[in-house]
Amino acid sequence: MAKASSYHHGNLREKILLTSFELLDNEGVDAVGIRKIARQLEVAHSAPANHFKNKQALLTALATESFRHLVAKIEAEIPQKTGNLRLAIHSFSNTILEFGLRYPNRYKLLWRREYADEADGQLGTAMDDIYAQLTAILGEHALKKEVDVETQAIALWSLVHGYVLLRLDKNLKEGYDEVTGIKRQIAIIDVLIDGIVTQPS
Amino acid sequence: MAKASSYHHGNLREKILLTSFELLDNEGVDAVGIRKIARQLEVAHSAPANHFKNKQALLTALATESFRHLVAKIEAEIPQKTGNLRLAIHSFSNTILEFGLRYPNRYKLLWRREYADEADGQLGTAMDDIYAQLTAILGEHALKKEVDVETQAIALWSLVHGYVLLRLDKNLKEGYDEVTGIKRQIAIIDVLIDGIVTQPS
DNA sequence: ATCATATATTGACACTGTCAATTTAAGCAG
DNA sequence: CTGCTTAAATTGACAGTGTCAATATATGAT
Repeated sequence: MAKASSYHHGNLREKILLTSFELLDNEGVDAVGIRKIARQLEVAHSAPANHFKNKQALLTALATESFRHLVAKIEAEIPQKTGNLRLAIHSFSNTILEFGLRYPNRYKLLWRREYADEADGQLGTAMDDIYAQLTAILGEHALKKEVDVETQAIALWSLVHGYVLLRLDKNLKEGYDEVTGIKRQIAIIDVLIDGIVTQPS
Repeated sequence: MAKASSYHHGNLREKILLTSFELLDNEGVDAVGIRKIARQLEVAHSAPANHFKNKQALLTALATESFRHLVAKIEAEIPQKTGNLRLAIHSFSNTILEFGLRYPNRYKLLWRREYADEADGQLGTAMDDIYAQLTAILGEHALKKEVDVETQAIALWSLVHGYVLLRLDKNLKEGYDEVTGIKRQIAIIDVLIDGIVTQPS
């Protein structure tokens, strides 16, 4: 029951995750260290080992939780059954972009397989969830049949992922299409959608 | 003159870069370590400090050289003045994908701004070179005017970048479009080009 | 009340990057 | 050739890391 005694405070695991996310968000993934966390929590340097068998396990936990967070956000914000393809796609990609901008280091962590333990399994399914959401969106709507739906899903997913990462790595600034005045992140997706819903020349 | 004496062998800098690339390619960026390199070269653990003031400087050098390599490849393989937009774009993106698949850890290193020292400057210009090549390709051709050329460039660049990273992080396998039978990496770009060269519905 | 178990502690080990002081070699001026 | 300056490599130390083993303590179940 969360005694104040030095031993067994009972919620150490949660506290470790909390300060891990703090360090991750504020200083980047390389700042997340077992001993540093233990020091901040005023606990022995080897105490975290009881809850995460090594550093990789800790980072995997961070990635998995972040993935769940992102998937939940996407599901919560997707418009239901409007039949409007553009709306659904923009919701999907906007959610991802916003998540990336708000938690840049979490988003980058999601894709570092060297950190995220693949054998864990949990992480892999969380990833498939996002992909499933995307194909579901595309599947519901009338699309041009000259191209595999999966190709369209991969194109969209790649476009959003690439744009977010370029933004996070400071290779692109926020911007607007000079001709239409639309936000760049919307404009690039519209270009792709045009390629999906129209016939090639 | 490359004496065999233990001091001043004269080409230590090159040797450091060589073994750095070996470690980077074979074991990933985290395996690139000052002391490990010095050990492999049978040199004092602090010898590399004369040529790279710290680890970040070394990684920046690796990134810069990799960038030059990639830019040169793109330039060498781009078809000249054929007037064929699809051809030029596919050449551009294919070169990037091939580079990424052959040197996955180098490609990932390119985008880690926390490693690549921004103050260096050299790296920043190497990046702009790629972007310049892309806008040059798009600028030469007749495109639909409803959208900013820069938007089209960013869309293309994001798409390729995202796809390559998804491949490198093992989130996507090599694949073919089920309908057309075209390689996936070509098919997704064709979808985008359709959005560029045609009118929206 | 006892005992097994989960959890935390201390201590050690082999690493790492970085810095300071020192030693060696090479190049250049006279 | 002799000195002097400078570049380059050496040794040694320091603080920091992740991980492991041995130990200590508290909790919960029997």
